[in-house]
Amino acid sequence: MLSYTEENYLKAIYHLSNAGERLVSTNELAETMQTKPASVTDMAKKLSAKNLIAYEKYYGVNLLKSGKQEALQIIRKHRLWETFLVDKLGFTWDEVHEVAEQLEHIQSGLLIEKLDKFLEYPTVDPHGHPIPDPSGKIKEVKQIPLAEFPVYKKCTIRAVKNGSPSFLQYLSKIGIYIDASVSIVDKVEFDGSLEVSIDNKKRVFISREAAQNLMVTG
Amino acid sequence: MLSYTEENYLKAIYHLSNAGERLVSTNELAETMQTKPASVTDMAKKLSAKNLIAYEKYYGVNLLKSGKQEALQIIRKHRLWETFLVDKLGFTWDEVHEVAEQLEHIQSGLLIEKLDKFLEYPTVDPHGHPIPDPSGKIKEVKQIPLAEFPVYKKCTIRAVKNGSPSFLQYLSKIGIYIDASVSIVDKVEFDGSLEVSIDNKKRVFISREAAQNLMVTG
DNA sequence: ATTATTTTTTAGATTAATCTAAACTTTTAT
DNA sequence: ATAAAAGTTTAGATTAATCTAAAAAATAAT
Ligand SMILES: [Mn+2]
Ligand SMILES: [Mn+2]
Ligand SMILES: [Mn+2]
Ligand SMILES: [Mn+2]
Repeated sequence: MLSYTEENYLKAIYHLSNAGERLVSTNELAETMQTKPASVTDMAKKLSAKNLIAYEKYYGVNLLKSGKQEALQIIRKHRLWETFLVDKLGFTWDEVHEVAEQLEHIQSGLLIEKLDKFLEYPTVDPHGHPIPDPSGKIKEVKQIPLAEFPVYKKCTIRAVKNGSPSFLQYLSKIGIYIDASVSIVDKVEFDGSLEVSIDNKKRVFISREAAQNLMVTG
Repeated sequence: MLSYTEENYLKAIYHLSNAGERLVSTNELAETMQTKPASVTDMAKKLSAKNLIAYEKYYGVNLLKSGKQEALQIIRKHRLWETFLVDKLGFTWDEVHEVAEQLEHIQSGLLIEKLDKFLEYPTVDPHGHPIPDPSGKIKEVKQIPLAEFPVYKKCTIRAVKNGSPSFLQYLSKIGIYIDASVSIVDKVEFDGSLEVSIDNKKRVFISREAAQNLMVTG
């Protein structure tokens, strides 16, 4: 069985490698794990010895099949718990991540099975992120940043890319939420900022930066 | 903040000392913590240094006010989670303890507050054990073992004393549950075993041992 | 009141996760 | 191509939680 720390490393590698697509450097990993590169090297050796990651000295790490599978299970738990916290307990979407960071480590297959059922098998979490199924499979949907969507055309907010509490709070404040129907009504050439219509009811100005962190489908 | 291990020690001391009533010996504590006396001594020193317990060398430990308060908060969380698992997720009462042992360590005041509300402020857990209120207060109710209750008189099952999965499964199997209305219809002088009527519908024989672990009110 | 037994503590190791500082390798710049 | 800079690893400590074996104290038995 994996330790709390090992699980967190696998999850971080999963995200940083973009689901296993590319190598992750020691420094990158140290940054996200809020630790020192020397500690990362130690852990890289340990996870490598357990055949969870591929580690090449001086070049970086990436997930092996079993490591990826473990990471996906932790992400599944994380996102199911976030969904529970929002849908059942009335948390706001900016409050859940920190708590889910703890809950994702609870070890009980039965618990996750029953939680999934209780939530009626959700496919996305409160941030629009897909929830891996019991076998770790993720249903990918093609989404693009609002910043790259054509003007005047309607689209639906599907997910946030950056899920930081401050960004989420800002979105709530200006009235943007998952599944909102929006369209770009004006695009400022100068700085790329947008005027966005939400549900044909309300208009707000958002920065290019913000628009790049809002994922939409047509 | 307390470590996972420190929390478990405080909880164990709480239970073994009967809520702080009497001293707990090193060996006792080692037994329930599934560890060696030498380790207990180390932890006793640490918790004592943090002013959570009173520790007198060679004589034992007991909770100080702050240690008792910490223990009660952990017990509150444990019992709220057990209630959640049974009432909302459909766990059986013999499946919940192990999972609650993990969940009780999740650190989030907001989570417990919201969970409590979601469960509609329960006062007892699935085993009939009282849930401390947010300030740690427990509503004590006078209960006696079924073994000591007068024959022919009706009483209500309120709690189990021993909550081991095998005992709980046995009780389910013979039809005994929390809030069941029972009466002793026969008492065997020889071994103290009882014939019990459940809800005026069903009769079962139980050992004196079992009857001593069923707490009832008249 | 000694002696024997039981209980508890201390001393010294071990393992996981972390750190700092020094050494080493790779990458970038001249 | 060499030197400088950046990134990574190694060596050696540290802290929390644990252990075994030996020493010490308390309790029980003669
Ligand atoms: Mn999250
Ligand atoms: Mn999320
Ligand atoms: Mn329990
Ligand atoms: Mn219980």
